[in-house]
Amino acid sequence: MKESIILDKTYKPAEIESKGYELWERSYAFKAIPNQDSLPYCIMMPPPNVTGSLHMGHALNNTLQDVLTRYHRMLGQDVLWQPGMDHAGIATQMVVERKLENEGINRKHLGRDSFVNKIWEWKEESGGSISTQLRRLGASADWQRERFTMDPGLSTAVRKVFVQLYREGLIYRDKRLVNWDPKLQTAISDLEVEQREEANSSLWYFRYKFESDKEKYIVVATTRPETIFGDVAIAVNPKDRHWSNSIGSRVELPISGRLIPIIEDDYADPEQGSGAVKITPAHDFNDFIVGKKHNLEMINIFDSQAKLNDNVPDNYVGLDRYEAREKILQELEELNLLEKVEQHTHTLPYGDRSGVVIEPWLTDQWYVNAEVLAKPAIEAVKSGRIKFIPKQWENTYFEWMNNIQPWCISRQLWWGHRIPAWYGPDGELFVANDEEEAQKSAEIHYGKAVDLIQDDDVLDTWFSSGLWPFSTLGWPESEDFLKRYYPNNDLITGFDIIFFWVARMIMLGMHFMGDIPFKNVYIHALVRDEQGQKMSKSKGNVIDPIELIDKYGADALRFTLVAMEAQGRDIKLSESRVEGYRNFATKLWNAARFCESNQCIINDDYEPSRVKLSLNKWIIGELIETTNNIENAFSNYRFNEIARVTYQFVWGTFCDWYLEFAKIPLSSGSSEEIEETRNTTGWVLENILHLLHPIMPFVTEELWNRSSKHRSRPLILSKWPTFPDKYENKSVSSEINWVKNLITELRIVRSEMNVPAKAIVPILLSGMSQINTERLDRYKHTIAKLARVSEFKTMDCDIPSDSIQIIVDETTIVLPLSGIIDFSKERLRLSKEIKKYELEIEKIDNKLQNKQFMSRAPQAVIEEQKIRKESAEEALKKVHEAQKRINV
RNA sequence: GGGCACGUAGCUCAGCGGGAGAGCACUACGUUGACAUCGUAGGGGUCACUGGUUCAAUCCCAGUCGUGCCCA
Repeated sequence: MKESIILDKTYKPAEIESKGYELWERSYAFKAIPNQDSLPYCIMMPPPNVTGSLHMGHALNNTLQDVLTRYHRMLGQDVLWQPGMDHAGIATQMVVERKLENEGINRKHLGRDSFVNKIWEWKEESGGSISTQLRRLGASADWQRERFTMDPGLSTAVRKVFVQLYREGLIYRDKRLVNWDPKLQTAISDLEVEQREEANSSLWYFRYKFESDKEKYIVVATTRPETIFGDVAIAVNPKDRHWSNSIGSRVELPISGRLIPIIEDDYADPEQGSGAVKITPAHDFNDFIVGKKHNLEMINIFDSQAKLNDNVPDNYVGLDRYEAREKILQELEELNLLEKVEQHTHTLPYGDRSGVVIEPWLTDQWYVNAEVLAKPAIEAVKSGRIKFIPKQWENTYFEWMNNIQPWCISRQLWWGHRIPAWYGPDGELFVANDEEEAQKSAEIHYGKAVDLIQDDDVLDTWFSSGLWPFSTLGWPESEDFLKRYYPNNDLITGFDIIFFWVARMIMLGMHFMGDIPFKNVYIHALVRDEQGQKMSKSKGNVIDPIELIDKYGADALRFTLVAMEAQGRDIKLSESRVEGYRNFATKLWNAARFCESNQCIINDDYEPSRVKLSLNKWIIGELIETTNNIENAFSNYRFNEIARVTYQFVWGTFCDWYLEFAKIPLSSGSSEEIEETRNTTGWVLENILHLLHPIMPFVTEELWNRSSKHRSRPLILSKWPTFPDKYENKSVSSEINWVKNLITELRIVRSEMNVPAKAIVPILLSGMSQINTERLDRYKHTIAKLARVSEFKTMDCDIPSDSIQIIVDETTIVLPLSGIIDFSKERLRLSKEIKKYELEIEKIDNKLQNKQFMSRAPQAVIEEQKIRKESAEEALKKVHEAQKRINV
């Protein structure tokens, strides 16, 4: 007795997914093997934050990577999908700090070392839950190589890069205005600042009295009254006739009474406010530039929490910036120095992590001279060595890179890579790979050993993730992986981190490796909710990928994301789509059940090029065409196309037509026909499992292993299908298409005439060509079954008057449906047909009668139109005849 | 203010110089031995608008309107 593995009636993803993943891990399927004799293919996983949990963006990002990874693995390449996590300085520190606060522990009381230890403890216990979740999604990354940005090796890389850039003069310390986050108490980079428009803010007009004549004053408009104590000048535009006479005189700062000059500068816009603008160089980026230009004093009036410091009148010291604003406004009003208030729309900078208004603040920070690093990075994209897909993102990249600003890399945090810089007792700076090395330099410098103090600050997290494409491969300590996988092939990421991450990897990769970090950057969509709203916790419209996986299976979620990933468009995710693709998995599952119950398994000696039945030749050709289309779509990163083509073939061609056709030979064919059809069906199914595996790995792997007990390897490690030319036989497709068409026409007319579904009716054929007579003969049983026909008769008598006639190519098909059909309906149907053909003929005639068209259009187009006209005319003639017969 | 996308069936989106497409939703019929998480059929569109190029425009160009995003 033959053993059979009966598949359940419905597909239950939850029952197979974890099993499948275990199988892959057991088979070391994810492992990169650098010394093997095949082309390497490498993708770097954008490292998710160690604090993160899987959201839709991750699900999309990693699905696309996994699809590519699995595809290239099946192509026989040596694949490295390098996973890892990012230590996420601010985010992680915030998480742990909040947790400790709940336990009544204060970070500062705890001290730096203990606090950092607490973070490590937290990281070991609850950090990185996302990598477990990525496994649920089916991610086939090489987990054994998982890296963390604060691993020893990666930290060595960070220090080496810092030291080298410092020695090359590309990292320097500078006192400049930074974006200061008063809540998080750290500097942040320009990119971490969000500009938000505030429609309901005010523009206040102040009077500053002239020193020379206290009755006169200049009116200054400002959005920031609280910075008044930091004012060091008033600027007016030299072309502004209203104020230009005042240039050079001095005015009295309200409240404090300090005297400041009126200077001329183009920066003052005569159209804005009063035309005169106060200059506060220590608290405004534009004013800072003006201040530098005019060599003005910089008066810092805030402390790190944005409270007024002691550079202001005594009764203001210690006030919060907004309290100070109110108090100043009140006092100015009392002094009659407040001229007016206007409603005003302007943008305010917010910290993207803290959500508080950023304060431009004068501090010492570390900077990278990004302008120098950007040049080769721009060139790498300009020359086409790195390609962005879709290409328009290159503009975004160039736009930012061409206007790049110094990159502030120091953060006043405890969690992160501590800056490898030490200070001697007199403040002398020693930048070194470690303290020992710094000590040595110091001894040389001072002539004796001294106590060194390390810089308190840590580096921007993106500084370490910028090294990701080579630090994870072992740089600077080992070469093997580096040599093989650098440059990486594809980077898959979202547009929101082109500046943060992509640009920096290119800059640092070019500088330290002397080569591009990756060849292609695929920029994918943003996942939005059904209404097109960005998903956010505060809106409550977040869809949890894990919930969807629980409900519909990982394969369904993956297929949905791939199918909706069209270049240059965001994804509006709706659950009904996921449900639909779950149904698709079920469809495949049931097709496999059918194959199983019909013993559709390939024999070892099956040879597709030797099949005889046109039906089998046809499906082989369709499979090959589908495979080609999928490959094309892959090479152009057309993810939605991959999904569409596959779906169409599996459901629309294989299940809807081929399997229905195959039922005839399988049940009533000769033993050769049965054998051939079983083999072909089994063979096509196996190929389908391959084609679908990159998108739906779980269900395909399960079916692959269930459909035979003797698999030598899991599907994940099987080869992508290739087909010798001899498999393809294009001449058969017209036969099958004719059969399909005939069936469809019969179904349409039955449906339109309300022929009961159960009724099995005879048909009469007339005018049929020899070739179609043969085709009909071969597919009689199929047509009979699928169109519910009882018998086929060649018409040798007149067409009965109570019948329906349809036209398929040259053949008139008559359905004698006495007593069943409604003639008024039939007349309507026929006149609709006539209209359709007439309209088509008219359209074509318009073209063919157009002399311009005839003389200028390509011959092939003209020919095509003529052919179309002929067939429409022929059909029209037959429908007319049919109509005549009815009207008898 | 500058830039980049996008406006195609009720919804989500393909297509992109010569016959308007898919999935979902909807309507009707249906349990035929893989599958009702299914099958068969159907309705539904001045391809945003206005000009231009072309023998021919949903597709290319210009402008208008609308939507979204990025930068300032």
